[in-house]
Amino acid sequence: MQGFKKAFAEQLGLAMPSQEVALERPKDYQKGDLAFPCFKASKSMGMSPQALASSLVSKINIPDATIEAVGPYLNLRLSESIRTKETLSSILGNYPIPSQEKKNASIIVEYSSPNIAKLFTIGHVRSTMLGHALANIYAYEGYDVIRLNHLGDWGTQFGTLLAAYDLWAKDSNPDLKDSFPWAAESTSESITPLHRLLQLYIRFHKKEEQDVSLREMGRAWFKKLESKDPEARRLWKKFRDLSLIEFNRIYDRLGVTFESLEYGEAFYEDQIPDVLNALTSRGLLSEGDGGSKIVDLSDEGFEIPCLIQKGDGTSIYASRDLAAALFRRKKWNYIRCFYVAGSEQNFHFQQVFAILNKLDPWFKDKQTHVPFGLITLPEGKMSTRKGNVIFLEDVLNEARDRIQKIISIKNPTLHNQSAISEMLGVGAVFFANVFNDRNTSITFEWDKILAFEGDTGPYVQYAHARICSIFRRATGSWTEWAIPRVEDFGRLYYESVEVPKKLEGLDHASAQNLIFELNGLELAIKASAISQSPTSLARQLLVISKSFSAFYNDSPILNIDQSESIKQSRLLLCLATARVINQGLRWLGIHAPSEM
RNA sequence: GGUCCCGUAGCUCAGAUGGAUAGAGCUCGAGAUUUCUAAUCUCGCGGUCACAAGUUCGAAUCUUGUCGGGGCCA
Repeated sequence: MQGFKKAFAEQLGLAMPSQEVALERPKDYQKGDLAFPCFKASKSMGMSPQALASSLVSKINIPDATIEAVGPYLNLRLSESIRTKETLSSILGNYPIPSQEKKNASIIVEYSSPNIAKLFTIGHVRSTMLGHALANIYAYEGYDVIRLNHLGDWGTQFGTLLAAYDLWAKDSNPDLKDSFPWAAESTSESITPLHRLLQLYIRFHKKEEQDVSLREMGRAWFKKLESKDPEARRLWKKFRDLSLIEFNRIYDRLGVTFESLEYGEAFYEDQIPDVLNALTSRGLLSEGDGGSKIVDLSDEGFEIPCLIQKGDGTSIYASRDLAAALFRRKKWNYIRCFYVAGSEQNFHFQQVFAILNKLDPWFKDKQTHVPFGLITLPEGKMSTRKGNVIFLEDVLNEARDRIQKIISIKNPTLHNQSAISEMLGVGAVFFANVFNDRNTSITFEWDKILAFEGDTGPYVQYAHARICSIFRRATGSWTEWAIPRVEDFGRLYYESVEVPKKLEGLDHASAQNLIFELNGLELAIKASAISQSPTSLARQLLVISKSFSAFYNDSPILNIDQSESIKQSRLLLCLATARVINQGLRWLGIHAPSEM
């Protein structure tokens, strides 16, 4: 299709005086494979779009393609056989298409970034998987992608935690291995030390409401931590290690990886003085209330200055973000840095970016906040302190268990049921997260995130599993390339498969529609990259799966009296579809099992 | 008060850069399996794109205002 696109654009460029040729993809294949909307060009040429379209028809001549003027559009349409051959060759030749040249430029994606000593909630999954998917997409586009987890392992909440531990755990339960006498704990779940840290945290905030002096204790502990008090340090490290064990378990389960987990907020602690120096030497730092240090941003339109250091000399997350940016510049010399974080941090990032611009013009337009809407509960905002949160692990477990039940009914003889349930469960949760535009806030409902029919991850996975099932049954000389690899079907996705000259049995509507939609993936990826949102990609995968299901339903592939040639052609289309779905889901962080 | 996001079918939501007849899923109704996985497919019901002005050949999309929901602001 790339060849036709290029030829079409070139000839259009020649046929019109200095026009920008922006081609579109028609809404369905019956209109054509490529479209040139004549509106803009016709305007500057002083004619109607309809007239321009019809005048261009005779000027464009591309072998194997039909050029038609339909109202104000000039459409390029391929015959069924050319469309089929073109598409299958491009997908089956090499996939993913290695046309993406190395850009030799680094893009940083900062995502997930949970707070230490708090459990991973359903709220964190959005940043985690958005960031993961975006990183994959930019890597596909040829960038060197650096995946960073700006772990919340520093900050005033640690003062809270240390104070709480000092008050209620130090003597009674120093290793956090046993339950606290004051905490209600369900016995059915596997309670980890991290749960107990959370109990301490919640208790502290409850007591703090009645006793304000607790707040002061928290501040004092954080101050001790920042001034390198050995005991504070020891406990901090212990809590951090405990947390990382849990986080790593979740990341393994999700299949999400990072450059390193060392680049959390604490990593920048020693670099805060450099930030202060840099700000001072630029004359940006000024005194705020109570001895605090601030950067005035009124000339940038911010009524409120940005707090850099608190009155007691402790740091704040804005200063750590600044330090991180300075560090990353030195280490990676990036061209873009995406911060995948909730929309509630809009204001914070605007301020940080504004300061970076003032510090050095180098930073201009390199930082981008990729915000997303909150996941809330029907009764309101989730709050770790108040204890009304949904833990991601509970959601994943519930998803897995519900799917396990469905499998035991629908496919009781299936092997590896637990592993497949896990893949489908994570698939459902992940897909539900990218299905809506990231700006949309989501009200968490079990039955919605755990839906497995309709527009869901398992629907897409099901289409893929059905294709694999066909290949498991396929026999015959024309499937030579498939037979030895049935056990390892995945490898097929990465091996070049030659497409024969003669393709049959793919001229009907459902097959042509599927082929047309397979071609749409490239544009969907591009849209995802531009909008910094994997939604277009996920939606296109869904459209492809739907098109496949329709094709599957009305087109026998192995059955009855198909000629060998028709069988082979349809199998090739199936293989191409499986490749695209498999790869697309992989970008989203979702596995596509070969059976379900 | 300042600022950001959102308002599209009964519900949940797609509609990148303004363009071809506003689309899915769920729900509801009717059908499809001696055939490759029915977690599927086909058909139907369902719309004043919150409201009002403006920009232009053309607005769900851009601008302004109003109303309504939500986020953030040491």
